[in-house]
Amino acid sequence: MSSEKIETREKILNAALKQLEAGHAASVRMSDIAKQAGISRQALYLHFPARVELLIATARYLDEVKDIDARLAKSRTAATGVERLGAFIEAWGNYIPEIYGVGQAFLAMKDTDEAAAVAWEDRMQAVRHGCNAAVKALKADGALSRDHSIKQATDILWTMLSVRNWEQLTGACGWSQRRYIETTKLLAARILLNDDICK
Amino acid sequence: MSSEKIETREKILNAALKQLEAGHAASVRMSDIAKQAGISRQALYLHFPARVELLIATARYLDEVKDIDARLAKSRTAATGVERLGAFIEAWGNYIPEIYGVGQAFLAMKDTDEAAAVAWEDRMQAVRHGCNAAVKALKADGALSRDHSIKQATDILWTMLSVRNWEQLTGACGWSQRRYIETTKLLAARILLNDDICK
DNA sequence: CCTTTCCTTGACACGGTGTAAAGTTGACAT
DNA sequence: ATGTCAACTTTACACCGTGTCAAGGAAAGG
Repeated sequence: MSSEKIETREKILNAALKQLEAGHAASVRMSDIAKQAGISRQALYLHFPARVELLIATARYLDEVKDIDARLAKSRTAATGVERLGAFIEAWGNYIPEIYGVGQAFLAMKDTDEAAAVAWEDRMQAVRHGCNAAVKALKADGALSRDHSIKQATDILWTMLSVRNWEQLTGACGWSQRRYIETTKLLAARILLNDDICK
Repeated sequence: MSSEKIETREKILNAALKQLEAGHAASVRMSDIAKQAGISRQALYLHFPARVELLIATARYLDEVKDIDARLAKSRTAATGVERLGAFIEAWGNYIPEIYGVGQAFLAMKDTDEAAAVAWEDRMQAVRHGCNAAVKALKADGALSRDHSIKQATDILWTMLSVRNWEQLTGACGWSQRRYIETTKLLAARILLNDDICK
């Protein structure tokens, strides 16, 4: 039956995960994954039409295994806004190293492969929405005093969460390059020059 | 004489710049650059031993053309620390989009190519030193009140400057992955929870 | 005119992705 | 036990990118 097929599929996904975690993620080859899974390279193409599809499936598989959704849910159900924010930062902070390898691979392909670019943008959407939700929760507690502080705090949280690893995972953030740079410069100046970020 | 050779070399470097700026930087091919320069693909190898060396040379050429050093010097010679900080942020903020394409290419190669990894790390060193210098200048003006605020401000400035574009340019930041994540989480929490970042 | 330098064309090795064809293995039904 | 079907194997190959090699052409300078 198809149960064996599914078993092999999971064997492949686990092999891909192990190879991606082993480092040099962007350069993991189909033959590496096949060897890790103990099957022939051609068999990979019986389960996935192309390398990029295998990687996308691997990312989804990782989400399931690590139960990212459940962890993020905590950041929506905690009692106070401050607790919710803490849970949110914790969840994403732990997510980042787990998904790092897969993200590296997407990043390397996004210029040349449409599917990789789409997968990347999907994840970007998720973190943007997560950021907005966390800041709204904080606002509900009165921890931020004014509306335009909410906007600034969103920008800061977004910036913080999109540095290095997460950014390498997801890449283009939906903003234009110019807008991102201007915002970043403005925030750095405001924080260091003691502007009204702090209520 | 060798003047023609130098001319051709610059023709190649300008062609590489144009192709890198045109987008999809990581996937720019040798044949693309050759076509842009109006010469044969093989001729590129008469001037540069390999693709990665051509890209490294292109990055250096860009530094010269845009006179990055001079712009950064302003951030060291301005009258007050606050002015120096502003000049510093301005210089780096403008540098980022200029060097973006080349950085994308380095990022794509850093896993598989030793030379690309080294070039990347070199630029990382430069921005780290720049950050430290800017914050020292700010401290000299008394704009930051306590020593451990200096440390925090360094972290923030560093974080701000290393988001998205610059980070894609330079990648691994010398810190361990774990350290970077912990710092980022801590900073996000402190800023949003109104800790003592503001003096 | 001959030499040297720079560049050209054409061919090819190598390594990666993805495809195609034919053979093997094992489970399961009759 | 035999036939059948599905999953997987092996071998081969097309395609594309980097990098190398060999032979030849064009122009400058003695």
